[in-house]
Amino acid sequence: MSQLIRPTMRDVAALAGVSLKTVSRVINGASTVDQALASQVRRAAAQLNYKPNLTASSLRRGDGRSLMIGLMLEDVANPYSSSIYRSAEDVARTRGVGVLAGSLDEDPERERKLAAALFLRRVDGLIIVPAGQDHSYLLHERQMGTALVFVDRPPRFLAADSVVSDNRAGAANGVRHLITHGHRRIAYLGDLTSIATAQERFAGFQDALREAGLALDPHLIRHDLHTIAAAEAAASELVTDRDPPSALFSEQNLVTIGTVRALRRAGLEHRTALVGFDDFPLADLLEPAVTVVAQDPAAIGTLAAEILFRRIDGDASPAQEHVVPTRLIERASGAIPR
Amino acid sequence: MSQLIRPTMRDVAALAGVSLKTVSRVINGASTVDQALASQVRRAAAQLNYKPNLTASSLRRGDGRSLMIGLMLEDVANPYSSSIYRSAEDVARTRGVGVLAGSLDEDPERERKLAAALFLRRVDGLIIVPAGQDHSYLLHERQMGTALVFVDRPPRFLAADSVVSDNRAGAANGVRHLITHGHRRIAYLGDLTSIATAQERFAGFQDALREAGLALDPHLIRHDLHTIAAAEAAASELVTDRDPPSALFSEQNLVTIGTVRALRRAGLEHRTALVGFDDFPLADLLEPAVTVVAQDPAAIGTLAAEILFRRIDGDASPAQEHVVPTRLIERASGAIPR
DNA sequence: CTGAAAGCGCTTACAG
DNA sequence: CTGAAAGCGCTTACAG
Repeated sequence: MSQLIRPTMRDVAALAGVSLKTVSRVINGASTVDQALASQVRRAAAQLNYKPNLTASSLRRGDGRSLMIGLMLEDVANPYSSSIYRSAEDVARTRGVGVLAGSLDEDPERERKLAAALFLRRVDGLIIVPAGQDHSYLLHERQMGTALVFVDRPPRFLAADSVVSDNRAGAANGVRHLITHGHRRIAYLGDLTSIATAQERFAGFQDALREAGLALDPHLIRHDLHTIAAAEAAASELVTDRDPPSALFSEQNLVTIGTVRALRRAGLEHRTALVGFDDFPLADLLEPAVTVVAQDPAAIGTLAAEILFRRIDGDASPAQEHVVPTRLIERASGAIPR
Repeated sequence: MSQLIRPTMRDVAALAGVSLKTVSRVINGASTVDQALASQVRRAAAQLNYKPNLTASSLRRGDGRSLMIGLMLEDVANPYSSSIYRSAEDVARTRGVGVLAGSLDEDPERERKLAAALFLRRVDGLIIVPAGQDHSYLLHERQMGTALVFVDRPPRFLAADSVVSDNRAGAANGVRHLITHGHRRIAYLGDLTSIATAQERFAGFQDALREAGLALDPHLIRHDLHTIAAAEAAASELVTDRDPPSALFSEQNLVTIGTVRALRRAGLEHRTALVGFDDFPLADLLEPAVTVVAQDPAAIGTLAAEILFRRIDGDASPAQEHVVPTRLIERASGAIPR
């Protein structure tokens, strides 16, 4: 397997017997090239299997666009993240833009490092589901023209566009559904309190309780459950207590799954009501089917990408927070009566 | 929000009062720079918030490495693809390499276009779950030094490394499990026959039947089911037939889910046995829990990335096919007797 | 319509 | 140890 030399415009020019600049014109589709010359150039390019070097042209080009955007997600392998990825990819593709993505695992240091790595590669913009609590480190890069859109969680110490779900109202709505079915002792199971969405959803949980004149029982509140296992353990403890809650509200995807496991193990899945935030695959096939407050990650990803490209195209209007509504999907688990 | 000018090495050099080349040495960590000069340069760089331009340095650099790899998946949003993504990302990260990924949706034309887009950006290597049937179009690029690793499906009309699951043996093993439980009339539900893995798994299905002296009944074979809905329709038809199979073998993830839906709808989920190829989230929480032949996508992604980087680092040994074993996970659905 | 020169931000190859 | 010149592959700005 012999190594070939990658042909350049210079090589194409030599073969076609024209100047470098003429090749450049043909490759870039300039209309001002003589038909005969142009096809001569195209023939030479095809013969050499010439492929333009986008990285070189972007270096010289006035706008300096790399035709790449960055995408920083919690974890490319989780369904929420990957659904955002896919919709952003589809928007980027229509513009010939590539997506450079990475996972943060809720680690603020990783956020900074990955952002730095993306900026070294001069991405034209960045869509970020942030892990950290201070985004002022992005200010300088933004001032140098890199577009920035926050997703799922708003920026802190930085004014930038964001696309978030209706977390607080959505959570309140889910809890209200339980209250409607007669529940008074409703437990809360939530992810890391450092995550803005967890805070918002917990606030919504409290809103619904307050509205109904129910007191917040601290024994029924479990925060900082970041894995399925942690959620399962916490839920087990709650439902096997001598004074157990009659309903559970789980703040997130994995927490809901851990909670379902705990209920199964205790044989209580048809006795204890459950509403979860975030829909998940097969939630409707479980017994009982799980009632959820669903986000629309595909819509979120599409909107975020559209805003990003508008900024890349020069939109300089003030930063805005865009709120995407959530939707209560009533299945069986939320309708279990007290 | 005023637009700042992005500082270059030239600016840092001017501020530090040294030559461009000295700045280059400091930024690249050359050891031969005077301590005092070096810290002077670092101070200037920090003051200007200088960030090197990786794209420019890679252009000039001898090896021409972009420090990016491409990743072409079926769909970044499906769990199998995104799990490969994540493990490849982890390997790439340890080397400071970025991942540029995209979805093919089983479309050969999209495969070619995305590959071309990645090559324009001069990725150092490409991990590909191919959609098309002819990969000779990649030959020229490979000859110019771009590393190539195929995943899930072997290359055709091109010699290149690949990492695939033990598809045929794994499928045979799953079907054998059903035969062990007394089944003689076993239906097959499979994805597009254009997909190599579907062909292999169907071959494994036939192997197990032949081994047990069972005839292949064409009425029980359903190919080209590419969506959950298609699989559900086909499975419904099969199980509501007047002479229905007593067991089903589903060749893939989504097909299995569609099949479960059909069984539920017919109220046969505890009567008709089922083994699926591919594990999926919550398979163990369904009623009955679904027996599967599991692949190990994380191991596949890690191995593919390691092989790719070995090639990028200059390994010129002959291309190899690496087979990753599958594993039968016995849950309840496969043990339903005839 | 076509091309020779300069330059994007950096590194190589060479002198001092 | 440090720097001036040349050049990576391309486009810009300008002449003809």
